[in-house]
Amino acid sequence: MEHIDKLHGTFERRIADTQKPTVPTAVIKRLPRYHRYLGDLLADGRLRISSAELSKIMNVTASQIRQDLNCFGGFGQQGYGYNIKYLYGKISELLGVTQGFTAVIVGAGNLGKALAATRMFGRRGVTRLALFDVDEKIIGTEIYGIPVHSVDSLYDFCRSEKVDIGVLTVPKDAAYSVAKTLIYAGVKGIWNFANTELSFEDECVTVENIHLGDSLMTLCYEIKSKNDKENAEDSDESAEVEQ
Amino acid sequence: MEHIDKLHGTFERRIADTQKPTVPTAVIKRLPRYHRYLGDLLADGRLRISSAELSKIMNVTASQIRQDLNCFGGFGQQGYGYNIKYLYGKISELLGVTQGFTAVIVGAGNLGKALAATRMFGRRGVTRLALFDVDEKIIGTEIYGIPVHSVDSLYDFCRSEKVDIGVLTVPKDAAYSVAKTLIYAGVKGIWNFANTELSFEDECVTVENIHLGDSLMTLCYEIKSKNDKENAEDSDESAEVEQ
DNA sequence: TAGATTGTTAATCGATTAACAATC
DNA sequence: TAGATTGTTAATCGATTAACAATC
Repeated sequence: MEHIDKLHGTFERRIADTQKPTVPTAVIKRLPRYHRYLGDLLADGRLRISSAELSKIMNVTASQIRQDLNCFGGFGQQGYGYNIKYLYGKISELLGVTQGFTAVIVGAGNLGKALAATRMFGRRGVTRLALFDVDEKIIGTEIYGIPVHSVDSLYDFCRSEKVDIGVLTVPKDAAYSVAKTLIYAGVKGIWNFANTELSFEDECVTVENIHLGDSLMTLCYEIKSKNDKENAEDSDESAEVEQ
Repeated sequence: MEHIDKLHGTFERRIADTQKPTVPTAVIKRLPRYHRYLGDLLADGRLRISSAELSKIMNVTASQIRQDLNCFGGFGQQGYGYNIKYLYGKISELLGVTQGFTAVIVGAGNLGKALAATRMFGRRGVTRLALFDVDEKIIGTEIYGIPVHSVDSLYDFCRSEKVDIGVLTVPKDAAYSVAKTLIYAGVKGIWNFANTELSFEDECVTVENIHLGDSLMTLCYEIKSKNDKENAEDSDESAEVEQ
């Protein structure tokens, strides 16, 4: 474990030295994927892994893995590879898993309920404190153990509970005003499932817009272009036959 | 409308000329977003738009819009801009909205139900034919007007109905075998919400993996790094005060 | 020590932006 | 015709990959 402490020292120094780490966005978006795979390896009881082996498992280049991880300092050790537990811990830290973030879900429709049911939050260190809705019939009840409050109490709740994240599963029309309320109440991040793109440039809030429809369309594009290609090949063949 | 027909002709020619259009993946992933914004403009009754105006609305560069759209041939007209209805129609075609794709949802849990309820599919020309589940209690019922069948009949159903898309909202462990069944039954695309990365390199199926957890983690990263930066600035200030 | 594997620099590739000639 | 705006080329920027010296 000696080398781990040395590495730890190296890491702390780098962060301090380079005022701005300026991690490429491409790298940031890959971090959760590393986190997932390393979590699986850890669960399998693996102790160490080389960038070469991880590259095979994850289907990326070893070069990219080393380049990516080095954005945050030296997590590995020459001749040894990466200590999985240590690396997993470091990436967890980077991703804020250890920060104990709190969240509220606004909108207890089908998607809100699905998000109340999933273990996705807990696994990532995020605690869901409450659901909020306008429906009197469910206000005061619990959904999968999470209390449902009136959306009227959203502002006060977020203020007093110092909520970090607001999950928006409200109808499109309500999205902007709910988002504003969340921001005024001090929420730091908005996970937006409403079918609209929210952006608050100068406000100190981060918005992550989810557009599942866009993903479905991309899939349709791929299917269609594959179909088109096959049809083109087929007509090529029949043309040959005719000649 | 004269120019539109001319443009149409140009488009057809280009596709024919350049055997392989090789559209950059970055462009493909932006197509659904163009489709959304153009749909909104069309709903607003707008007839034409310039790349400059669209760039302001969409918060991208006009250059990128022109470059992107030109991958598929000339959709615009010099001095005029783009005819919104025509452009929307062309992008709809590219995305397969006009293909009448069919889909089944496998797994009628919370997420499966949410996907049964949403209008996302219909808007994009995709018809959901059925839900499939293992739960005897719901087999034979309807969820939001979509019939629920036993997963045992999945293969036969997909074969006989020529299903294009399989939506996977099953537990992680079941994902691979269900996916295999779908592929053998001739499904062309898999929209995978199971928390695992499916890939079938040589099979003629396209997989779109959804990892909502990764998106949540990215949001957490942003919140954390913003927090860190603020704290760093605060300590800078206090340091100055101390001096 | 010898072998393994990282960290890091340099080369390549792809994607974005700027600029402007073509043209409606 | 003059003004507007595209289509397209060239320049820039960022991200990926290759290669290898550093070092465990």
